[in-house]
Amino acid sequence: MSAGATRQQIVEAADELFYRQGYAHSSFADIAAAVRISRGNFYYHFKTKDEILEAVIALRLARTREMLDRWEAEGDGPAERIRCFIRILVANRAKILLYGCPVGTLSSELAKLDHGAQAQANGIFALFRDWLRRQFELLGLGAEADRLAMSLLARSQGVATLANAFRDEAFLREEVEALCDWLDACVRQPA
Amino acid sequence: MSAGATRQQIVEAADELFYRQGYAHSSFADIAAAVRISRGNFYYHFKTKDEILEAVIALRLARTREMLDRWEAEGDGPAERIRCFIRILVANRAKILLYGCPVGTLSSELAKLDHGAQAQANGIFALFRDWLRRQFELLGLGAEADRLAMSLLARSQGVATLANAFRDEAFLREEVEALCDWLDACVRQPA
DNA sequence: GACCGACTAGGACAATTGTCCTAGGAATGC
DNA sequence: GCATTCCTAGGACAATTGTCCTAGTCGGTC
Repeated sequence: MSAGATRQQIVEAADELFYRQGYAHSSFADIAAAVRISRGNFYYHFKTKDEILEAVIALRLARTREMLDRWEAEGDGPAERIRCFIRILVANRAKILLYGCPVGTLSSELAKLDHGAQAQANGIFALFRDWLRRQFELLGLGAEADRLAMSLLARSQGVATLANAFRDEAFLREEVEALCDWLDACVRQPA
Repeated sequence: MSAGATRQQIVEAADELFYRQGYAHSSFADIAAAVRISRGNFYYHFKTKDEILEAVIALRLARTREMLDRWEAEGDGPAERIRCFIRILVANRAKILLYGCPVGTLSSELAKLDHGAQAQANGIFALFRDWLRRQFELLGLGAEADRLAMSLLARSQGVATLANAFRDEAFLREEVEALCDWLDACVRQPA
């Protein structure tokens, strides 16, 4: 198998494991078993565990960017695009109920580990924040755009955390509805 | 030293470490060093690491209950009591910026570890939820009380997560203001 | 067919983990 | 002043961790 393919398999397996089990709790052995590769063979592709984390974060950054670009290219207006963001919660509800939000939980974990990759991981949050801010600006809410973006991010995070804790899909759906209503209210009466 | 005192020292040190570093990343050695006790001596007080976790959760449950009872005994109305809850974010801002919300981060971590103590840890969330629901009921919002309680919990969680990720105290304060405004709106116009 | 690079397997390594044992000191009851 | 129970120290234990080395296989190039 080509090195690139194996490397990508490792990163994708690590991505999934870091999400499901957390970074600290996912060992080289776990990832190796998932990719069906000898543990020692890792060292050829990644010299340290931190390198794998960096690759996973880079993958998530790229995928997030791609998703946001796709939404922006689809021709809908900014309000509909923001609704796309809100609906991530519903689209990924099964995993969120089990493992929470991948962005928020990684960020929390790295903060506790005081890990050097915190800034990179928070880059995913920053990506969403900037994208949402731009959408709110397009809605003519320039002065409040960043505040609204952060509020929306925070509420999404909270919904994921609580839905995960209580394993409550109905709550998740209700809050998504409430967020859509909130968005409509924002559009109708620019504060 | 009496066994009770040592035990309590262990639990309190573990409480702090679990908050700052996470459960999985806090070793017996870490806690032992914090209490200045030999590692082996632990086994006399706690047979397993899970037992320490249970004791820590029990401590947090007791302290939370005590806090909620205190607020209820202080003679203010339910709206002011809910504001007390919202202001936890400001009161604990320094630690929240560094380590996030102790309740939410523990819950997320245990969910990822698929740990048996998940239910107990989520009991802290349940405590807040039931208490908030009662306050909203007292405000005459009976039909919506539980939904409002969950929404408020979720928004607090989100604020803690984002404030932690971006180390942004100003954001935390703004959102607390916004939550207080939201509460006022709830009281004024019962949905 | 010889050669060289990319790639892999398997295991060695020290360090750390949670767990557990044993021996001794401190405190209390008689 | 003795005995019993409570508490503690220090280390042994196997298992697991991240890291690293070495010997090899495989595919392609002269």
